[in-house]
Amino acid sequence: MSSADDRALAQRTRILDAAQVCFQKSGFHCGSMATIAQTADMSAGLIYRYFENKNAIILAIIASQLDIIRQRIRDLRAAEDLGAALLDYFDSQCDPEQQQISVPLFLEMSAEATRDPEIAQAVRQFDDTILSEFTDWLSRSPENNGFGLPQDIAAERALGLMCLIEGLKVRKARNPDMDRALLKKAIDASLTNFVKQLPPASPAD
Amino acid sequence: MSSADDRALAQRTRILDAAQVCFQKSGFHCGSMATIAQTADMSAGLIYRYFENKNAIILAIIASQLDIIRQRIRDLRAAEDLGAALLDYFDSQCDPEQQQISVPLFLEMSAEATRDPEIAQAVRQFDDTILSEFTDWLSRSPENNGFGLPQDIAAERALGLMCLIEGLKVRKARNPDMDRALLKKAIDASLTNFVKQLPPASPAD
Amino acid sequence: MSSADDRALAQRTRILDAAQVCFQKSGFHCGSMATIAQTADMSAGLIYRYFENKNAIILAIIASQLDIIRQRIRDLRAAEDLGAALLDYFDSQCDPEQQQISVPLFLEMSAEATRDPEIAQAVRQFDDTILSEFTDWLSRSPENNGFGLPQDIAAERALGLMCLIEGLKVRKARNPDMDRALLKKAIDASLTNFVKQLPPASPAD
Amino acid sequence: MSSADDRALAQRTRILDAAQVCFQKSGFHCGSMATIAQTADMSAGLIYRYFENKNAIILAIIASQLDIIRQRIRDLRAAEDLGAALLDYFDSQCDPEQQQISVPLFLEMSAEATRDPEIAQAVRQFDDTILSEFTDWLSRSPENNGFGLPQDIAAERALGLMCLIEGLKVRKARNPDMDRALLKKAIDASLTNFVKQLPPASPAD
DNA sequence: CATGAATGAGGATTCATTCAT
DNA sequence: GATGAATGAATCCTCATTCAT
Repeated sequence: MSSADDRALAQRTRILDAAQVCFQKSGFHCGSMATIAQTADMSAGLIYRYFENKNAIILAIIASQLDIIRQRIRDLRAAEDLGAALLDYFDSQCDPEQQQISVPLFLEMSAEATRDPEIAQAVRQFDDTILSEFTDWLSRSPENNGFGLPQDIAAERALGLMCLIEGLKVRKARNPDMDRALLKKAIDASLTNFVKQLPPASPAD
Repeated sequence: MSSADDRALAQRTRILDAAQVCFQKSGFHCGSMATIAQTADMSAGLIYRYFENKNAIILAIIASQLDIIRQRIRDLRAAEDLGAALLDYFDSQCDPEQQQISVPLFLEMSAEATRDPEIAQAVRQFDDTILSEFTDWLSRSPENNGFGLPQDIAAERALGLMCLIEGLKVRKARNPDMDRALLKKAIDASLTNFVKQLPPASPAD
Repeated sequence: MSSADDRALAQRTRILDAAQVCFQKSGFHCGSMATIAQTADMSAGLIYRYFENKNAIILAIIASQLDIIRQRIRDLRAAEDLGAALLDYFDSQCDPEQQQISVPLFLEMSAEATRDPEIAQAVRQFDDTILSEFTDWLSRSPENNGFGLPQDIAAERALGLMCLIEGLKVRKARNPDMDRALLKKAIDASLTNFVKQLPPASPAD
Repeated sequence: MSSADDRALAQRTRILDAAQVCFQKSGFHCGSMATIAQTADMSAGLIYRYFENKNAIILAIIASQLDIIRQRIRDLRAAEDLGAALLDYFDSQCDPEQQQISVPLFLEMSAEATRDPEIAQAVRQFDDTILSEFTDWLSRSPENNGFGLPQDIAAERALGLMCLIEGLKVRKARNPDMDRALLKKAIDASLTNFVKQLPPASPAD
C-alpha cells in the first residue's frame, strides 16, 4: 500500500519534473504531452494514470512553483544582507536544475491568472499568504527577528517588497545580462526605505 | 494610390486590434488565426494579405504594445504627482479599448523573450531606451524638469523605477482588486527614495 | 473590332507565356495563378477574362507545346544529318526562352494524359498526326525527299523513331548532363536501322 | 519487439500502397494526405507516425518504383525473346496491383527530377546503375550470357536501349491502346541493331 | 502497471476564383 | 477593360487523449 503510494508519488514527481523542463523551454501551451513523456522517459499514455489531463499538470506545476517561491521568499528573512539575498534569489533563476524558480513560468502563470479562474485563485491565495507573512515579519519586534514597523506601515512595505521582487523577475526575463553591481545598488536603495528605516516624516503622515 | 494605402493600413489595424483582443483573451499561442479573423470580421485567408504569418502578427502586437508603454511611461514624467500617475498607469490596464497597455500581453511577451530571439531583441531595445530616458530625466537639473541626481545615482534609480513599474504590472495581473490606497502608499514610499531625495550619505559617496 | 481581337490575342499570349514559365518551373499544379499573373505583369482577376479557369490555361499550354513539338519534329525531316538534328532537338530544351520545347511539361502532360480525358485526346490526336506524317515521310520515294520504305515497314519505323525521340526527352530530364558524344553515337546507331536502310532480310519478311 | 517492428513495417507498406494508388490517380501534388489516409483506411494523423511528411512518402514511392523498375529491367536479361519481354514489360503497367511499374509515376518523377534535387539524385543514381549493368551485360561474352560487344559499343548500345525502354513508357502513357503487333515489330527492329549484331563496319573499328 | 498505436479535432497556411470599384 | 481585395474550401500537419494489448 504505502509502497504503491510511494511509487505513485515518484511517478508524479518524475512527470512534473519533466513538465517543468518542457514548459520552461516552450511555454505551457507549446510544451506537448509527447515531449513531456519523452523527457520523463515514459509513455504518453502513462501520464494519464497520474494526471487527469494536461491542464492538471499545468496546475500542478504552478502549485509547485508557488511552493518553491514561497520557500525561497521565506528564506529571505533569514538573510544577513537582504539585498544580496534578493540578488541571489533573482540570480538563481532559469537553471535547468529542479527546485529552482523559473522566471518564464512565473510570468506565464501570472498572465494565465488573468484568464483561468483556477490559476487566478491559486495565485491569489499565494499572494495573500506571502503578503501577510511579510507584514508579520516587518511588524514583529526586532528581538523576534522583525523590524518593529507599525502594522499599517508594515503592510504597505510588504506590498512594496513584493513589487520589487516581482519587478526583478521581469527584469531577469527581459534582460538576463543586466549589470549586477547596478542592480545591487538599485535593490539596496529600495530596501533602505522599505525595511531598514521608518519613513522620515511618519508622525506627520 | 493613397486610398489603397489607407485601406491597407486600416486593414492592418483591424487585424491587429482583433489580434490584440484574442491574444489578450487566450495568449499568443492559443489565440488562433481563425478567431482573429472572426473577431476582425474577415476571412482567415485575407489576413495573409497583410501579414506574412501569425508570428508577424505577434511581433507587430508586441511592437505596438511596446510603443504604447513607451508613450505611457514618457507621459509619467509630466505628472504632478508621480505616485498617482503610476497608480493610473497601473490602473488603466486590461481594458478592451485600444491604446491601453495589456498586462497579460506584457507578461507573456516578457516570458517569450526568454525563448524567441526576435522578441528578446525588441524587448531589450525597448528596455534600453526607457532606462536611458529615465536616467536622463532623473539626472537633468530641476529647472529642466529633472531631479538633478548625479549620473550614477540616476542610473541606479532608473533601474529601481523600472522594477517598480513592472512589479506593479505583475501585481495587477495576479491581484487585480488590490486595495488602491495601500498601493498608493507603497508606491509613494518607493518613490520617496527613488526620485525625491538623494541617498542619506551622498556627501560621503 | 479587329484591334480588340488583336488585343485579346496579345493578352492570351502574354498569359500563356507567363504560364509556360511558371508551369515549367513548378509543374502544372504548383504553378499558381498568382504567380502567373505576376509573371505576366497583370492582375490575377484579369486572367479570367481570357481563360475560363486554370485548367483552360493548362490545356492551352499543352496545345501550344504540342504545336511547338509538331513543328520541331517536322523540321527534322529537312535535316542533312538526322542524328545531329535529333541531338539539337534534344538539346534545345529547358530554355527559359519561348517557343522552346519544355521537357518537364512534356512529361507532365504525358502523365496527365493518363488521368484527364481531354488531355488524353489532345495528346492522342497529336501522336496520330506525327505518326502518320512520319510514315508518309519514310514511305515517300527518295526523289520526294523520302526513304522509299514500304508502307508497313514505314509505319513500324515511324513508331520506333517516335520512341527514340521521346526516350531522349526522358533522358534529358533525368540526366541533363549526359555525354553528348555518346548520345550521338547511340542516336546514330538507332537511326542506321530506322531510316537509312531497309532491314537486311526484308525480301524474306 | 520484432512484432512491433513488423507492425511498423506493415503500416509503412499500407501507407505506401495507398499513396501509390493515390499518386497514380492524381499525381504527387494532387494526391492529398487525406485521400491517402482514407485509401489506407487509417486516420491522417497516423501517417505521420510512419513518415515525417508528405515529401518523405513521395521519396519513398519513388525509391520503391525505382526498385521495381530496376528488378524488372534486370529480369529482361534472362528473357528468351528480348523483344517480347520488352513488350511485356511495357504491358504490365498501370495495374492497380503492387509490384507493377506505374508509367504516370515514372513520368512525373522524371519531370520532378528537373525541380527537386533529392529526386534528381535518386533518379540519377538509378540511371547510372542501370546503364552500367546494361553495358556489362552487352559486353560480357556470349558464353556468359552476354553479347560480346566491345566496351565502347556496349556503352552506346546500353544508352540506346534505355531510350527505347523509356520511349516505350511514354508511348504507353500517351497511347495505351497502341497496336501490339506493330509495336513488337518496332521493338524488334531496334533490338536487331542494338544487341543482336555488331555494327556493319565493326572490323574496321 | 505500462505501452504506443490510433484517433480526430483543430491549427496555420495556400490558392483558385469572384466581384465591387 | 483592369484591379486586387476578399472568400472559403482544401491542404499539410500537430497534439491531447484514448484504448487494446
